[in-house]
Amino acid sequence: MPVVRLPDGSERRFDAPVSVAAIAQSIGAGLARAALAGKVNGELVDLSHVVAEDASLAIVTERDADGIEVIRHSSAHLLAHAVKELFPDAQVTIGPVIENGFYYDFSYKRPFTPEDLIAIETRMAEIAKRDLPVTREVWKRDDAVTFFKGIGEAYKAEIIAGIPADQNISLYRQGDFIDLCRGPHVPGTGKLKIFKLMKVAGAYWRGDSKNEMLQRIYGTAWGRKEDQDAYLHMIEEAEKRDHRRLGRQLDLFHVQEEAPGLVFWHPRGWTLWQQVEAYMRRVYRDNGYMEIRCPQILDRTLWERSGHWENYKDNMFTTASENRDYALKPMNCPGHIQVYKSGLRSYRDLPMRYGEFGACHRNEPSGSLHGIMRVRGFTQDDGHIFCTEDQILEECVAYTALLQRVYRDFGFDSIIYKIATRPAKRVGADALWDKAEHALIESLKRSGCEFEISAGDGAFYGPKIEYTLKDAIGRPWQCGTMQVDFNMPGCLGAEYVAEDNARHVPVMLHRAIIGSFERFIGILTENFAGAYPVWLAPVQSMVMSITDAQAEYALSVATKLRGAGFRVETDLRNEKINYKIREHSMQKLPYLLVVGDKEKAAGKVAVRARGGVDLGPIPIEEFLGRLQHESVPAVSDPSHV
RNA sequence: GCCGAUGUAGCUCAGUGGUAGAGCACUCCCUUGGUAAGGGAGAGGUCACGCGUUCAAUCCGCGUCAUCGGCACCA
Repeated sequence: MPVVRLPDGSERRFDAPVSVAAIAQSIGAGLARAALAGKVNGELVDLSHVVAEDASLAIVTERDADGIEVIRHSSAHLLAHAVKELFPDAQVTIGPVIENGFYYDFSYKRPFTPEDLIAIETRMAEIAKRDLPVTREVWKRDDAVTFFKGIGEAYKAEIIAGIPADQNISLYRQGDFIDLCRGPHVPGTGKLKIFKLMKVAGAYWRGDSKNEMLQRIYGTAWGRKEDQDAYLHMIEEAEKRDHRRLGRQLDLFHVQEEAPGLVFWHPRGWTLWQQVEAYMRRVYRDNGYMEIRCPQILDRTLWERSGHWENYKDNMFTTASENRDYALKPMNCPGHIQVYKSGLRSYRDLPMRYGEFGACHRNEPSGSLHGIMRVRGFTQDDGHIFCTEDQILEECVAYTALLQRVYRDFGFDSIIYKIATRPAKRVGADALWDKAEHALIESLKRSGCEFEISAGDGAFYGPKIEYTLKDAIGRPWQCGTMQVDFNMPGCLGAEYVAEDNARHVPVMLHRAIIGSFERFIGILTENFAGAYPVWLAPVQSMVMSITDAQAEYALSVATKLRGAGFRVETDLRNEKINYKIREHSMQKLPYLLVVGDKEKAAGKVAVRARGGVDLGPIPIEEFLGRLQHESVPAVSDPSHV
């Protein structure tokens, strides 16, 4: 006699165990039609699930996030079903739900083509139209293994064989297609209406590059057509802010074949870089860091001692001269230790903070290069803090606060915190790792930050906090890092004289706020879609003459603004003002200044702000004041940075 | 690095087994025009690179490089 409690608080009493579908029917025919799954006591179940005891129940429809998830999961099965119909000798593997969609990995004798994708999508629609019931079956594990082996599904059999033997497993069947799945699924394929296959790509079996490569088909699926259209539109919009595209359009940088993974910075791009660097230099200066500069190339033996050679020699660029082997530095820390070691340090000197805009080179795998986001030559805002164990916590807390302020200044106010703990391949005693991990956890607690643990993702010499910012369209970018290192200072012989007059090894904290300049500028570009705030904009204003008669005045305006420290250019070309406005508008400059005879006579500039906002003619001094006001990072007062 | 796709003018792209085309940009001329493209003329390409097949290759085949989409990697 189950009593079912619904989300609105009402209760329904049933005389006998009853299915979720029947409960939905008892509530209303419309709801029954819309029902995709149920949520019983917080757990997602099929509509066929029978409620035998008192429970809370919600009917899941396409309006719920859970409903969309079920649709995507079932769409993955629909995809596999279609592939098996069209390519019977393809083998299925896994097909999970991902953000905005799903994918399914297949093993097949040849790669799928874009034409295959169209055929598969068409077949999916046909199968959906058949409205095949999707039914759940519970099997004994070993029976399932035998079954899948028997129908030639070796991968599926392998997956199931990995499940504990005493565990029953659930299979879902729709027509001739049957697949291992935890579920739940939609009650029939007819519920799947809004989906689209997006792309085909290679992916390793079980995510391991030592394994064979499978064919992965990505798809998107939604409850409502409008949502899918909005999603596809969002993708188009995201493409418009692609930093590679904007880098060309705004003439910021380029890359070319002769230097894969290395950036040629153009005047405007380099100006943008300079603004970021000047800001970060100030961050160093005002927060107790001493800026230094170390060599690009260092003897191989140094990298052997630091442990980098052992761990990363395949990814290091090397060179040789007169019987000596060298490597381009992939990191700045060993260099900073050399500066630290250049004198005898006392505990009174600690903490010592060094900062460098260190240019590093790493021979990244060719397939990983991506615009200026993933490159082989990059510059970090890299800092190292030498301190005692007792000072770690305070340094970490201060650093987190500093990072938050910097991100805010660049317009990012959402940060995700993760702690990456010891990896399998590492140096140093476990006791030291215990201490280091504990220090990081404690510091985030002290900072009041919510965080998650990312087990095994630490660096080989120490654990780290990973700071991930979210951009204007919600994409996460891991930029900042704070790493506690009890190992490398010892490897490279850093020490200090403590109160006890004995020599001790300092702890080293590795930290970077924006990470790689190249990548961060790429992120800024995509975040602002190229419309940088005034303080970052490579060109803050463009003075444009209407005719030759104002050329001299336009130049004098530019000179005046430049004299006040602003980045100004002039456009005196023999072109119509419409033409000039269009051109510079597309360059997304913050201000366009039109000067004609009227402005010339009045000592004014006609100001057009970005986005076609007409501010009208205003005196030069007034405009200058406006620029001054906007030429500092938005949130924090630079005097406090 | 792995799977797949792509590589034609500065940019975005057509195109063909008989050595190439558009729009924009560029140069010159006309135009001096008040808030998102004024008109005309012209110049510009070893069709990524190498080796094959062919009477003939930008096109077909193989290899290399780079880029793009994923996967793996990311100190």
